Amino acid sequence: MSTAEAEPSQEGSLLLDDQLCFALYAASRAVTARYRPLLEELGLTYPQYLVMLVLWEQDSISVRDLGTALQLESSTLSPLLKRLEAGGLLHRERRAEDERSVAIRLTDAGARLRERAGTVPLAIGDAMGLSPEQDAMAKQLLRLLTANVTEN
Amino acid sequence: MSTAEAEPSQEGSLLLDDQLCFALYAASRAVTARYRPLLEELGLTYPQYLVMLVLWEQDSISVRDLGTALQLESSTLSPLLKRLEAGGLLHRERRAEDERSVAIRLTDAGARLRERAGTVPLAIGDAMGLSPEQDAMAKQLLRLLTANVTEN
DNA sequence: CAGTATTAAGTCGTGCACAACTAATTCGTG
DNA sequence: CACGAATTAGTTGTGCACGACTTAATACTG
Repeated sequence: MSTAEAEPSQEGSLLLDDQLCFALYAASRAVTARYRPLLEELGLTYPQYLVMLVLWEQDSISVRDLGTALQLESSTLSPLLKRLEAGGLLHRERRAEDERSVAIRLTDAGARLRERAGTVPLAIGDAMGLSPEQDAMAKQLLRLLTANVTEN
Repeated sequence: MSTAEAEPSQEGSLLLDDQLCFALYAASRAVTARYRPLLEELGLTYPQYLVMLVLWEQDSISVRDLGTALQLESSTLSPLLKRLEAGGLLHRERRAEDERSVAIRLTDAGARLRERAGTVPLAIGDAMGLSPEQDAMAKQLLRLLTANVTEN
């Protein structure tokens, strides 16, 4: 009781610091800021890094499925993928079996980048400084929150 | 143990779904997306809403202090404040005692908007669907994470 | 007091993020 | 088979977000 305020935290407070949404927004930007210098060495932005994570996991994926995985619109992905293509990390080609769909495939350079990226998650995990239990709890709460807020 | 994967969650995994950073990024966008229709009725974007929260709490604040509260650069705030000024919600004026500093003051319309905004936190809190304990835990973890990642 | 360093706000360029829309292709139903 | 509905990528316009830089004002130091 010594350092905490007596304010209720869930009511209709308009105080910035009571808002979970602000804690979330600030944390998200702080984490991407922490990634920035590491990813800069790889020539990637943070959203580009997320795209590469998906591609290292599953090469030859459609723009649509990439959007589903990352929860991003094609209007965000299209220019982003164009930049990655210009950087020589991937190719785009219309699928023969469905000409509406575009398959994203890693180039050799894109596949090779995976090795250099291997140290990034550990470095960030380190900087985050959460215990394994806190990390697991945070992920669980964030997924629950995302699911609740997305549905209904 | 029935639904959880056997994967370690903290090691150097490059799997998207193992990354706390992605859970955070996705949750943050999902929450702002949920705010969007509510704030649209007020004529605000989400970052503009955050600025208004600060101003309702403390009117006549410098751009600098606003940036400290929201953890945003002047290069982000300057155009944002210009739009809010154009929308008639606030005024900007150089401080007499320090001509480098600019004081942001609510207009009457800006102050009045507070009433209409009063229902927003409750509606969002509702949509988030977390218990008070989960809400508190999430805020605590996000603040710890932000502090860890920002320092050192 | 002079001259440099620091601070505050703002501009500019790049890259998301998303709504609204378009064009091309495929699906589905009569 | 025909033709309207649905699906897939992509374009356009607006608004963040931030690094690098600029300008103006104030603080600091010899």
